[in-house]
Formats: sequence, C-alpha cells, structure tokens
Amino acid sequence: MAKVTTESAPQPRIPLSRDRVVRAAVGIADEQGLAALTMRRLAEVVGAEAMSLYYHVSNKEDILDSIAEYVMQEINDVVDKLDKGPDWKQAVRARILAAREVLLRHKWAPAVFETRKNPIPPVLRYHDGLIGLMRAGGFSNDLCHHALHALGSRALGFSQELFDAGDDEGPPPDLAQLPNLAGMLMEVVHDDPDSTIGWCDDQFEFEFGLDLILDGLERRR
Amino acid sequence: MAKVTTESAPQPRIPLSRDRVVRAAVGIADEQGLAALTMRRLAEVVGAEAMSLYYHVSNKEDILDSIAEYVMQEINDVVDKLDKGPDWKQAVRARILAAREVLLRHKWAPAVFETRKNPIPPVLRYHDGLIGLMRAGGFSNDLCHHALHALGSRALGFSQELFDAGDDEGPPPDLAQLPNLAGMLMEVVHDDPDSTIGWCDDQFEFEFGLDLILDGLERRR
DNA sequence: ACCTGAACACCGTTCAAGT
DNA sequence: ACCTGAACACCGTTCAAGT
Repeated sequence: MAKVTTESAPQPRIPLSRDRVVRAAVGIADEQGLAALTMRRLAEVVGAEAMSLYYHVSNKEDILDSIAEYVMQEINDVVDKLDKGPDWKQAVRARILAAREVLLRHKWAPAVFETRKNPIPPVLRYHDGLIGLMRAGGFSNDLCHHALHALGSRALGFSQELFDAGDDEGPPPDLAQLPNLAGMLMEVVHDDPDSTIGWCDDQFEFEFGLDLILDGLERRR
Repeated sequence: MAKVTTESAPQPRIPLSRDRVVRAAVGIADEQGLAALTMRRLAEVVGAEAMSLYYHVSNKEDILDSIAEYVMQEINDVVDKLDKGPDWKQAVRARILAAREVLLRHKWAPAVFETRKNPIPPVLRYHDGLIGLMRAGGFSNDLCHHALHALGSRALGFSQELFDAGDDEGPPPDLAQLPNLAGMLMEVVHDDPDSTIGWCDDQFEFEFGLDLILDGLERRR
C-alpha cells in the first residue's frame, strides 16, 4: 500500500477512479485507523473534493464494502498459493494462520467485516475453500457447517478478545475483590518475565484456541 | 426497562441523574438500536436538552462505558444465583448460557464491549467467577488463562458470526463458483425444512462450538 | 463524462449565562 | 446545584452548476 502522504502530490493529474478511491481508503485505515477514514479526508488524500467521490462510489457504505472486499481478496490470493497436502487439519490450520497474517496488516478489517450486513463475496469463496479441505478430509456436509459456525471469525484469523490487554489507563482494577483472577495473574505473569505490558502472547493463544477446535472436529469426524 | 416512549411524559418533574441517563440509554439501544443512541435523542427521551447531559456524564464514551457495565451487572446478577454443583463443565456451561440469555435481550452489547478500551470492571468479576469454577475443577492457573483466551467472547455468550445469515438484499452470490458451499447448503437446507430464511439454528451452533472448546479443555485438564 | 460550491441535516461538545 | 441557548467544528450527502 502506497504511503498516504505521498499520494497527494503536487500533480493531481491522475484521474479519479473507483479503484484509486478504494486503495486510498485502505491506506488511510491502515495508517491512521478507521476513525480517520472520512469522506473529506479521503478526498484530500486523493486530491479532490469530497463530493467528487460520489461520482465513483455510491456512498460510504459502498467504500466500506469495497475495502472489506479488498482485504479478503488479499487473503484469498495468499491462501490460494498454499499447497493442500493430505492432512486436512494441517491444511486448514495453515490456511487460517496465513489469513491471520494478512489481517494483522489490516487491524481495522475485523471491525468492518462485522458491520457488513450483506455477505462479502470473497469471504464466501474463502469458506468454499475451507469446506473443500474438510470434505476431502472426510467431513460430512453437516459437520462442515457446524465447523464453520464453531470457528466463526477464527476461520479468518482473528479472535474476539474482550479488550486490549495492553492498555493501562484509568484506575487499576481492585484485585482484592478478584481473588481467582489475582491468583492466576500472579502465577502466569511470574512464569513469563517479559511481562511488562501486553503480557499475553496473542499468537500463542490464537493457536491454542484454534487447535482446541480443530482437535474437537477431528474427534467428531 | 421502561418503554422509552412513555419516559418523555408531560411532567419532566423527575430530576435528571446519572442513573436515569444510563437507563434511558439502555432503553434506546434496546428498542431502536445503537445508531439511535445520540446525545440529542437521549436528552429528548429524558426530557431535557442535550447539553444538560454533560452535567451528569462526562461525554458519550462515558455513557457507552456505563451501559456496557449495566448489562454486565445484569449478567452477574443472574449468574451469581446459579448453583455450582460438582462438575466444572456443567457449571461453566450453565453460566455461559445464562449470560447468553441476557445478551440476547441486549443485542447491541457485544458491539459496545468491543469498542471499550479499558476493561469493564464487572467483566473482570465475571471472569473471576469462571476461573473459580475451573480451578475447583482441577485446572492449573495456566490452563485457566488459555481457556479464557480460547473462549474469548464466547465466555459471555456471544459468538462472532461473520454476517447475519438472514439478510437477503443485493444479488444472491454466484453459487456456480462455490461448488463446495453450494453442495453443503443444498444438503443442510434439505435436512431442515424450516429453511425459509435464517436457516441456521444459532443456539444449537453456539452450544456446538462451546462444547467443542469445553471438551477440549477437559482433555487438557 | 467528470468534478465542484453551496447548502442541508445531522453529529458531539464547550462555555458563558440563566435559574 | 442544575440546566440551557448559542455556537463551533465536524460528519455524510444532495443537487444544480460548472468544465
């Protein structure tokens, strides 16, 4: 993704296009977060007025649909190159972890996915691929269906954490009232000396939860 | 929750208070969705001007924090009444399904949880309770920690579906390009004749996924 | 065909002023 | 102590008008 700041060069010669608008939108979200993605800011980056955007996209929802689709296509491109191998679990696991890597470059994407009400076409394509792997591994169609629900957003590589475990603002919680949590934290933090701030290893926890589900599916196969 | 519409009675005698503001906010979100929750609308419902709200809450973020906390307290109230029994899995399962029931009455709540950056105190209390049950069931602190991550938002009773499976707007996806998905749908829909629209049984799928995880934890205990 | 200026209806929020 | 009017800086969006 091109640096947003260099996009608004002195030469606004490049004509506007739907594609350029979408790419710029992804760039803004990547670099400055979803909240920074406003029609006016987007227009600025692309060297035009906000109203001009409406000639190329129908509205902001359209833009959000498009950037979600853009990221999913990136995931499909990566994932299509993976070779499948004979083991369904290895294949599914590799696919999901590869998807996760893409999403880590577009941290805003899950939030956008969640607000889409119509299915994003390349997500269906992604799921179709997963089903293919599971079918080849001997899953019934029914089990595939349950598996997709059970994986939920994990199928795309993101797990829904309840809050960022690394922010410390506001008063620290009263651990005296939370004996079990306090005990757990003491022990877990003690075991891992890197415990300055974000003391949870997201990648490890993601794989732990994923394997829990995949192992469970294996047993129900 | 009192009907929002009756709240703006001819008598705006009841003085404003933080509590009344928060309850009204929950009411609006319940009945009209999160998007309808604006400062001006909230003021209207409560019989005041938008600016008056700022005397009782510090800003909109404060309101969102508060309504998230409100719902979590409702969950804790319900869950604290459950008796624990000897089986950790039964106890955890019952707790989570009870939490789910509350959340089904406040469908907006997960979206608000996700946007909170500071931990919501009663969520910590809820987790503390879960840890207690798992510790009593023989879990190590380490396994409790992984379990909470693996459960993620499922610990509170909601699973992150990728999109509402019941909306049909826009063009139907091209199933010819999605052979595995098409095959799965045909079979699954065929088996369940109630397949008018929302043909997935959310409650069943939730429990399926939950049990997959709980069974996996049992095995790693 | 492509872009824009002016304008509209909405946000959240501040602040000096009212009771 | 509690509430408000007027105002500000921001949204997304429309539409008639420019090139």
